[in-house]
Amino acid sequence: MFVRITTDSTLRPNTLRDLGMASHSNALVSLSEFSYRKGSEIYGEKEPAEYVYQVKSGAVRSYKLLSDGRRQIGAFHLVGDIFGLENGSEHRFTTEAIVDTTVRLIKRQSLENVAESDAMVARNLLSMTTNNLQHAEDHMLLLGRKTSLERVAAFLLEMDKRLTAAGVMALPMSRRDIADYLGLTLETVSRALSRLHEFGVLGFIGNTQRQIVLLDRDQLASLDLQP
Amino acid sequence: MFVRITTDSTLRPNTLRDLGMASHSNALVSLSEFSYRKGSEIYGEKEPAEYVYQVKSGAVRSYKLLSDGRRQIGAFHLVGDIFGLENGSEHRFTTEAIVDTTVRLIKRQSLENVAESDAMVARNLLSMTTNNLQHAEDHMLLLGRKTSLERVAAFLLEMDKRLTAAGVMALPMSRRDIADYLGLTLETVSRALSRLHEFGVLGFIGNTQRQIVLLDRDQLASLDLQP
DNA sequence: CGAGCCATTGAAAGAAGTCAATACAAGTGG
DNA sequence: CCACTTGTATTGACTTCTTTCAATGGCTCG
Repeated sequence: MFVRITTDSTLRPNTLRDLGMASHSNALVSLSEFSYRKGSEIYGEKEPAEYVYQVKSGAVRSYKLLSDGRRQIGAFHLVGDIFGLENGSEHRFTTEAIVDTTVRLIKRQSLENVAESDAMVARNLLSMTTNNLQHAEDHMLLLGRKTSLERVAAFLLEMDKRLTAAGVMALPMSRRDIADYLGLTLETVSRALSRLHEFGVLGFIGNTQRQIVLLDRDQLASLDLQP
Repeated sequence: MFVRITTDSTLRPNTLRDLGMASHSNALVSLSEFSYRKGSEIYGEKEPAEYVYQVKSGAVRSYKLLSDGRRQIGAFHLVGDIFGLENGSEHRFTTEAIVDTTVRLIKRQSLENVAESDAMVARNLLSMTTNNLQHAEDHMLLLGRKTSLERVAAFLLEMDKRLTAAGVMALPMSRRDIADYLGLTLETVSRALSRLHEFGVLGFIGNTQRQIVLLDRDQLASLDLQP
């Protein structure tokens, strides 16, 4: 299901700096790259967490399932994002490539070894975990208390911040993915987007329905209402 | 609004061990106790995070508000629980005493100082944050994808694990608190509890409506359906 | 170019929310 | 200690929002 692209190598400043590795660190960390085709699984819930991942290109969804198939996506991982960092030994989500995706991977064990001696790395591991926690906390508020329109507005603002290039937001994920992220059905998401389109808050570009331009971020923000 | 009970003192093995402090640590950490009356605020969202707290007696809710007053409770903190541990400098929730509550408090700065030199403490800070993250991740699934009955069943099982003594669960929080934790209204929570009562899954004890006996944990677990 | 996926839209059903009445418990003050 | 007020919980009737079911059309990709 995946294709190995490069071989193991030693420390690459760019990646390790993202994990908080001081550039003077003398540790060797094994690095490789893998590519996953659209829809394929990167790892499953409950699997041993052997690697930590960074998205080099593409996009990833991580989710939990109930026994009857209901799905909750906890996060989308876009280019540059690190995911799969668990403290325990098991992954707590299943992750899949949303589109064709290439990731860098780092052996978890080697990262822990470095963290043991390098307080800076340890602090950054904590800081990354805290960022994930903060995202989850905000998402609980959205899932527990916001209306469908508010959820979709919040989603658009989040994606706008994370992946807008040249004023256009090219969403990699389907309406179903968005719905499972927001705790809605895909129909409700579609209706909310249509309403926002009617309101003149956003426009669709070209032939696809996944290229969106935000025309009125202020109105969108007022629909979201964070405080 | 609060009453100072004891004065600062030096290291107390019991509390610090909970934070992962090795008992041989020679650091001095200032400790005190405070009591909060039912309903009073311990700290507010966006306030500087000066202290970390541990519940000595009582119970605490931590929540976020939307501008129009909708409330999402992210967690309940019961006896022994540590809360208020932020990585950034600000609290991300408001916390209030649900009933009269006494907490121990530790200066955040002193904890960070210790973590800097003691890898064991640093690891346990990370582990506590990871536990919070895991709870939030599970709660996202509940809020995004579970029905009202499933949510209430999950809540009862969680509380059963955390505070049942002598077979009876004495809930400190109101129906409204439960509702705001589960993303429901208090009426829906009340109806779900009534249904579970009809089903013979639980019984109410005495005159109050907050003492609950679980009569059929298996049936409750089948209503929850985690996998 | 055709099969299958994806998105939109409409109509109907359903789950939870809102409004309201009642009852009970707990706290207050005479 | 009792009357009264206030807060909390339950229950019913009705409304609303979201879901479900269904039909249609547009893309995409073999």
